[in-house]
Amino acid sequence: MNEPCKQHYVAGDDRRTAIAAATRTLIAEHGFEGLRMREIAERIGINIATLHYHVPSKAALVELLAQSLRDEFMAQHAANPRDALSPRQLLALEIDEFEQTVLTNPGLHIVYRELMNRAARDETVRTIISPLSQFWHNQITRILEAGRADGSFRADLDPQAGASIVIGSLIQYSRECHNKEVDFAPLRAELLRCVSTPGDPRPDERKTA
Amino acid sequence: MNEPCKQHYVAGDDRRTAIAAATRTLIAEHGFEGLRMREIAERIGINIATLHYHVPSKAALVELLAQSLRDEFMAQHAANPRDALSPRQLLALEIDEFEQTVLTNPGLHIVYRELMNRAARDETVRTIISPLSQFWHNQITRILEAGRADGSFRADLDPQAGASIVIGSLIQYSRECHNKEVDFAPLRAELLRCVSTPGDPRPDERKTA
DNA sequence: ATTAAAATCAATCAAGTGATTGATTGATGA
DNA sequence: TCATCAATCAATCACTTGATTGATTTTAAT
Repeated sequence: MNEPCKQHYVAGDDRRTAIAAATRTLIAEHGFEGLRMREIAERIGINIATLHYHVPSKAALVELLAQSLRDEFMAQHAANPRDALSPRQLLALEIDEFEQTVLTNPGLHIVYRELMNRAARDETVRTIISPLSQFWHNQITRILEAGRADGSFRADLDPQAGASIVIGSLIQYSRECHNKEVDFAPLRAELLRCVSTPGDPRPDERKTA
Repeated sequence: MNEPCKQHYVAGDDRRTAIAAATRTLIAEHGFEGLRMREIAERIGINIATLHYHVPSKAALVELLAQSLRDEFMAQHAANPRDALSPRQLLALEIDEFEQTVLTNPGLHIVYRELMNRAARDETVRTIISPLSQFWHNQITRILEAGRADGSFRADLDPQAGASIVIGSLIQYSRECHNKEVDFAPLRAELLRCVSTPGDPRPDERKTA
């Protein structure tokens, strides 16, 4: 008979990756207040002491989680080429990438929303998540500025406020699809109408699926 | 000398109100995962057993909290008269009321965001918070429909998506003012521009402060 | 005044809960 | 081969935490 599969001795970095993944899953399931060190260890099949060997404390775990989230968002954003795209196409791409992430990995955004709330009162989380949010906000702001400059977006558009509107709308939509199917198309179309110059000839902005 | 002020024997309803208030404060401070029955009791100066007499379990406490939040939002909304207001004025009023609440009672929205997250995985919270969110969403949707009908808002405005945009933007803004001063005016102006008919003569929509 | 119900508290329980200790096991380079 | 170190685990500690028990005190109705 086979011995019970001993997965002993995994390299530290891989362990930490697995720990971050399990932490995400558990937070998505039970929220921050339901996050237990023991359950993380159990989920990846290691002893609680081994978990504390790799991640010395729960605070360090939260830090690891925040970093893991930041890394994934950054990688996601760097995946698509952005050269030679019009501002309108860039904005559409941002929306499509968000929808893609929500549908592909819904737990990611559950954890992101949880971390944003926690950032309001947790210094450590804030220093990691806040730059991420600001990067996103700047990204959208610059797209809106460019579109205003080339005339495709409204001349009286406020890029800063517009970015808050776009981001807030996307997060709101991601919240609404807790389990039911949510169609991003109406939001996508409405957001593009909101910022576009009225009466502008609208080129086909269909998704590049 | 005075005896240490014994606040013994308060009516049950008043106690439950005080418990709900203390619960809000504590969640705003330490989040859901930092909510402790003992700390609630301590905050209002009663024994832990007395707390359990009025609120039998932590689940019941969360339910009480959700109801308290719903009641306050509804009361807030009923405070301002809405007769004889144009759709544009109604939308502006919604935004102003939100800003007012955020500035007056910031903890309220911290708890609201926390409850919305929890609603995604907690049936009890969802059944209380979900109708509240839908009421708000319907309110905005109807305003946008009315504005589209009377020509003050864009003819191609999608009221449903527009409501998600308005609400999402407001919540996003409330998140951004975790402690720093945040000016709602730019968002307010941009939201009104987003939905308005282009080139429309814009009457003075200043706040009725 | 009597009495039943409501409200309160001190003490305690059982199940966690993050963290530590001390020893063991496997990999790796000299 | 052997010494070193990263990785692992069983056992346990000290403390937390939601909840309960049983008695006591105040309120309110008769």
